[in-house]
Amino acid sequence: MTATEQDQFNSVDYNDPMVNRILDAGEQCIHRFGIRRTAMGEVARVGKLSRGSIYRYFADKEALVSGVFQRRQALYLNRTEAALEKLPTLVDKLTHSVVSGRQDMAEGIFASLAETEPETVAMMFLEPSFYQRSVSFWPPHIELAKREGEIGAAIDIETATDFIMRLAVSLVTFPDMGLNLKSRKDIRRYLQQVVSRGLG
Amino acid sequence: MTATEQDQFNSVDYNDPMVNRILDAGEQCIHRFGIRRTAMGEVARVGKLSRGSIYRYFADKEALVSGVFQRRQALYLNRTEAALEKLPTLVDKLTHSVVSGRQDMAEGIFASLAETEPETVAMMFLEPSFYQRSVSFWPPHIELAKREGEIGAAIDIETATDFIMRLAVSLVTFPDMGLNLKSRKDIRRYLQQVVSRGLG
DNA sequence: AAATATACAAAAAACGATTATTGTTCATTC
DNA sequence: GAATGAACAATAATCGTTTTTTGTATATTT
Repeated sequence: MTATEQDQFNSVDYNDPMVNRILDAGEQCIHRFGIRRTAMGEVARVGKLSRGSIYRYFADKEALVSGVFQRRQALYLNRTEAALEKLPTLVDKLTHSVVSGRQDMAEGIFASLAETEPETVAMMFLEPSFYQRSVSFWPPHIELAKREGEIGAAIDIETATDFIMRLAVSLVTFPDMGLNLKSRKDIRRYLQQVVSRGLG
Repeated sequence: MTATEQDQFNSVDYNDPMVNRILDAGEQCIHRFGIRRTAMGEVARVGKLSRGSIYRYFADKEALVSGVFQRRQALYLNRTEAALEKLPTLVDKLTHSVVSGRQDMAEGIFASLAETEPETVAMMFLEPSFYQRSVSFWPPHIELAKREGEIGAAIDIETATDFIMRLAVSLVTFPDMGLNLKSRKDIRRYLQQVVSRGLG
């Protein structure tokens, strides 16, 4: 078995128009009916392609579903990455991630799924792999903040990444944990404090 | 309606032996069969009391179930409170909370429920009220740390409480967020860093 | 070479009938 | 006065059956 064959279902090629047609149709169906009530035949009908083609690109329904969400996440990370480049500080970047993360949860496929299958959304949120995919996202920004002197030179990248991700995940998943951080301004002030000085 | 009648199902009296017999039986059933497969009749049988008595103390099955978990949480908070008194610093206290929180999740009613009804556990974890009950737990410890000079005098209690709780919840719920904080020593070092200095 | 269409057994969902559980009431017992 | 036990309609779970969907294979089309 070659490396390409081995990876055929693991890494999805977002340049392949067929892949995107399938994912588009899949996302549309999940958005409208939820995961449980989405049949592969319906995805095929919506995407105007054959059921067989779907199985050529995705091992099974679970792979398709996870493909839909992974593409969403990749899209979020790409959009965020682009936006972060224009922001001066790590705190600004983190603030932006939290605000746009909340937006995504409130309006897209997550919001509709949360209504029809809240348990599924809850399971996804607690799935470690859901966050692990973002672990490689932050280090470059942290290194930059380190060079610029925004954060301490002694901090190791792994610790900083872990901390930043915990803050982001926590603030997106639990908007109110005693404090009610609603506005971008409030979120930024809070993050400025805890990131740069902790409680010290 | 008097205040007592009004509160009869809201606040549970843990001194009432009947209440505890019901909660004991309920917890035992949930532990063995899960929530869905636990019938009120079975709880009555296990607790050696009548079904009617249960409904005298708990409005419905949902109230009983939430009563079981609230008692567990109260127990956890009481045990933790006692343990924290002996610990010198806020960081030590937080470390202890995380370690014992993880233990509770790994062995008690949560662990068994996670096997039979993972979606239910996931939903509970994401339920804001699950954490809101602990909001009043931390402020005294934070005020003390402030007086002792462990944390800054300028920090307001609400911000510090929010931050401490986010760290605790995050570290219990997601053991590994890039960094794999396993031992008490590792957890303590991590918390020492982020609580006292953030990334500065 | 990739997409389609069809066929197929195995697995899962939908359905309707049956049984169990819930939540309430009230007379009886402790 | 509180706990019990029995009765009850309404609701929810279970069960066996039917129907749909899944995942695979293969011949056919683009």
